[in-house]
Amino acid sequence: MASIKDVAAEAGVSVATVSRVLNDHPSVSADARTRVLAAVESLGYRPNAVARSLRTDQTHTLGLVISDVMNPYFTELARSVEEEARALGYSVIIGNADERPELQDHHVRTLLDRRIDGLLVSPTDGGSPLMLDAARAGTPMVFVDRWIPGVDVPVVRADGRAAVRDLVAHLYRLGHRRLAIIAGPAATTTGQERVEAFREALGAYGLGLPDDYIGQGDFQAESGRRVTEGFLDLPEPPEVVFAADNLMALGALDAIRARGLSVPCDIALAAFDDIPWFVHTDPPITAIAQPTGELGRAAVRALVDRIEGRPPQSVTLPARLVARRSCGEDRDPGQNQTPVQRSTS
Amino acid sequence: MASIKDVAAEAGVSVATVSRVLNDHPSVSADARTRVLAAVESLGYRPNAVARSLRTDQTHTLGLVISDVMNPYFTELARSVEEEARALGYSVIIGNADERPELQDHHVRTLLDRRIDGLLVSPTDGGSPLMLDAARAGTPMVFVDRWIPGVDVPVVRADGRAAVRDLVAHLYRLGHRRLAIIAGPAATTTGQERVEAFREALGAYGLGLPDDYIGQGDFQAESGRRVTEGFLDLPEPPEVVFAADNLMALGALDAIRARGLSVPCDIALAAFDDIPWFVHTDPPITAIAQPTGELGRAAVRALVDRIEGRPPQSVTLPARLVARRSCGEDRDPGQNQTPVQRSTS
DNA sequence: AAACCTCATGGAATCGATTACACGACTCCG
DNA sequence: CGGAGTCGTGTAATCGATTCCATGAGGTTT
Repeated sequence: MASIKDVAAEAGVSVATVSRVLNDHPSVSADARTRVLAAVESLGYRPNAVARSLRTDQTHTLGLVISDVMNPYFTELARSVEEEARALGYSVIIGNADERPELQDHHVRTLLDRRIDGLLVSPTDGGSPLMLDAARAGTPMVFVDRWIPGVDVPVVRADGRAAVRDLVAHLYRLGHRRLAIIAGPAATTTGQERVEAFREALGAYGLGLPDDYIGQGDFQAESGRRVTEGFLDLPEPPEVVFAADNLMALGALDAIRARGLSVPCDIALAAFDDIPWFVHTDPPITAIAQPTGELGRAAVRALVDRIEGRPPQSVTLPARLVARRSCGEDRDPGQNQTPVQRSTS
Repeated sequence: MASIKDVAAEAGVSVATVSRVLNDHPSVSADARTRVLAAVESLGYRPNAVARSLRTDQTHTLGLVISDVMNPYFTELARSVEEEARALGYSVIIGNADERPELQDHHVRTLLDRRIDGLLVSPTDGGSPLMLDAARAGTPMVFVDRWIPGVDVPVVRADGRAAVRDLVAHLYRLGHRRLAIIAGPAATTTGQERVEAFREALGAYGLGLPDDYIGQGDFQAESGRRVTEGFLDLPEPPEVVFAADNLMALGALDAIRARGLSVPCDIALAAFDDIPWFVHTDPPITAIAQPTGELGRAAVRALVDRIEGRPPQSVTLPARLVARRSCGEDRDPGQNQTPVQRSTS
């Protein structure tokens, strides 16, 4: 592969001049510029990003460490992150932590070794020393979706409290009184918050959230199935199961189906995180939709602000309820019953 | 950030010795080794991968250029690729081409600029000069899922012919005679092959595939919707719609639902590419399942073989039919009716 | 005891870029 | 006409690693 020296030789100038042309530095003669560009063309020269990075100490690369790529929510997040980053001149390296702290650490470590310019993280757990050290050491970092309390890192996330209140109101209106939740890992902020918001919303209607009705999941389908089976085995099973993410809702649906029960007649189901498939499940599933694309873009903007020396800002966007049929028919005309089809293109 | 010089100074040795310890070169005294490791520890030193790559001309990174990350099939492929690569000591940079040739080119270009060790591509189109040049110039490359004919690059893919024959047999047995297909882009091998296999299988039953029954899609949900609407507007609409990928099937389901028609009573639906959600749609969708994880792993192995100087091998694995209810009830007991739930974890 | 290995180590070149600095050729202006 | 400024260019240092080569210490063989 041709290097800058080859180009310099071919054009009959020094490497410095070639470099100047390539980085369009002002003081280069038109003549030299033409000859260099011709040489670049004829040799098919492309600058070596590795060498450039070593010298400039910039890789123009962002790291994105995500909890679980197979979760459509995160897939969409990753997509929007890559898009915005590309628009701003950055590439993205995605690391899939698969909800495993040690994998998360592995990715953070390799990304730092590669000297990425900044890190976007959706932490799987309370935060490894590695990550906290990196943040303290000055690595530009932004938390997205989930975050770690007590660390001075901007957070870009959705606030689901209002939407959860809307959901509980919706369920209450439909006559449901015994509501259960499949929670996410307590080590994640989203895991905690969704339970908290749910409990709070129930409280407003004088309803409690007994321990039996809080199942511990891990944001994976299998845990949704397991927890739901536990609910169904209870002497007094809940009338509604609210899954704290879409994969656990899928698992719950499996478990309910396996018992020969039907949604929403026998039991109602709702989920946090809306995805295109929820429109087509049997029945369509009521969900709380996050502005996923906007979150990804805002996170990148915050990170790039930080990298380029501008003050980064935390961002919190509202989530909203999308009512479908999985909780029963809603006769209140004010409620949004039209399935909201989000683009998958 | 500490460099190898700092470590050398701290340990009281030369940088050469530090490098030897880090790459466990045999001739280093136990004493020096201890001192170096202590210095590494105390400084929190991590080797700069950028500098290392510049010197060794190896990045231990693979590029994966994928047609569409939002398609669950490719998401799963990406995941298995990353897993296998990690096991072999490589990182993966994913580029999402979004079925757009110019984006694909963008990613190939940046990946080559970054001097990745090898490239895994699922080409969006017939192949840009850029990619073909890179292959000819000796960049280790492997095609996965889709490929470009006439290029000397190993191909790892699934062969759906037998499964398509099984599907047509299944449909024929259920009494369907007017079968239509939503094809993928003609520029992709999978787009062409699936139509060909379908036509061939129909031929075996004395059925034809009229032009009216071939809709041109682009592997995106929206095109599935559009094409299906066209089918439904025909004077004699088909009895079955076979979508060449899962997203177009989703679009087809939308279109059918929008007309107030029901699957499978009014029209049957089948898809290429099985995904976990197909078990839960209304009705569950009959699909042709690819051994996605195995494909990803095989592709990485082939690429790494090529990179490390071993002869790479093309791999073709069989796909298989997973019959569900979207084509009607099958009374043949030999047919697999159990929904196959693939793990989403 | 001389010759010869082996081993641990350091010095310095190298990878391919960027960029500070020096320098010569011009132009401009008093 | 001469000093100052501008412009285009080249030389060489630099980034952080790896690795070839030289060197000297110590041990073995004859």
